[in-house]
Amino acid sequence: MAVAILLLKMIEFQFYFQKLSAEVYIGIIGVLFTLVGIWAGQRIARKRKMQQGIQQGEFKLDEEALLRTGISKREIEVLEWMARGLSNQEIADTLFVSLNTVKTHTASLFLKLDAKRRTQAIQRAKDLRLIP
Amino acid sequence: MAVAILLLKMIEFQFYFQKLSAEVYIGIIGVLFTLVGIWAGQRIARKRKMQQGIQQGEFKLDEEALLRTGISKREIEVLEWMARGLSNQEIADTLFVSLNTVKTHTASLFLKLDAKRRTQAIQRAKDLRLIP
DNA sequence: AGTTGATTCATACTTTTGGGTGAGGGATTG
DNA sequence: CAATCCCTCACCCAAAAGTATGAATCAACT
Repeated sequence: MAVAILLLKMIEFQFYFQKLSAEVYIGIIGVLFTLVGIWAGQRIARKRKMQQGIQQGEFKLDEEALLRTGISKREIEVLEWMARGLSNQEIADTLFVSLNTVKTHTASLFLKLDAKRRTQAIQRAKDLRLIP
Repeated sequence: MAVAILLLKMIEFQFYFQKLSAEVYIGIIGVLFTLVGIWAGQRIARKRKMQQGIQQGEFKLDEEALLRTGISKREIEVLEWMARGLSNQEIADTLFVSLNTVKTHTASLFLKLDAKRRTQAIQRAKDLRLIP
């Protein structure tokens, strides 16, 4: 901006001493400031895009879908491990519960996600943005 | 742009008949064209982003990973249906082969993807960009 | 012509997963 | 305090998935 003003003064100088017409002078100013504006506009847009980019990269759980399906916290935990490829027994070990407990959770999940298999449940959950 | 020039003419009119100083006139022009520039710059940025967005959304198979793992075309097919949540029997029906054939393909996939379960295989395949 | 790899299928067996049901304890809420 | 929901666990049975091995066919490459 400072550079622009400086240039403006120089042009103004020429305006008085070299008798450039007012129209040319105005035109130069217009072009100059338009360019400055374009530059500023792109900077603003880029900054906005960066902020959006971070949000896109991160996963945000869809709370609305959670309530709609009625899936509990524990069930989401099981779902997450399931999606990572763990077996029921492995999930049971990581969550410190019995295999039967994990089975009940998965059965409940299949019901709430309208899935017949764990692979299907994972697919549905991703569509509903319950897991990344 | 046309509107801007029109405004300019109006201001020019006032310049001559209301004796505004040249500095104020120049300032108004500068601000006006800066705003026009910002508007144009953001439009350009938005258009660029849209084009990028389309490319991001599309899936591109990682050929290199395919060769590295040595997974065949048929196996990829099985993998894709598997990831969509189909059972082995359902995959067999859609590909018009027997259940046993699908089992051999899946077994081969687990070996090549270093997975113990289908859920794990799907996860690995997504990481390797073999499936979307 | 022989080798190799992909695809297909089979049989037999084990493990995992899923379905159904019941039930006890804990937290919350009307 | 009764009702409800969540979490926990158990048992049984059926279905699906996974493991191991062998084998036939076919296309491509040497």
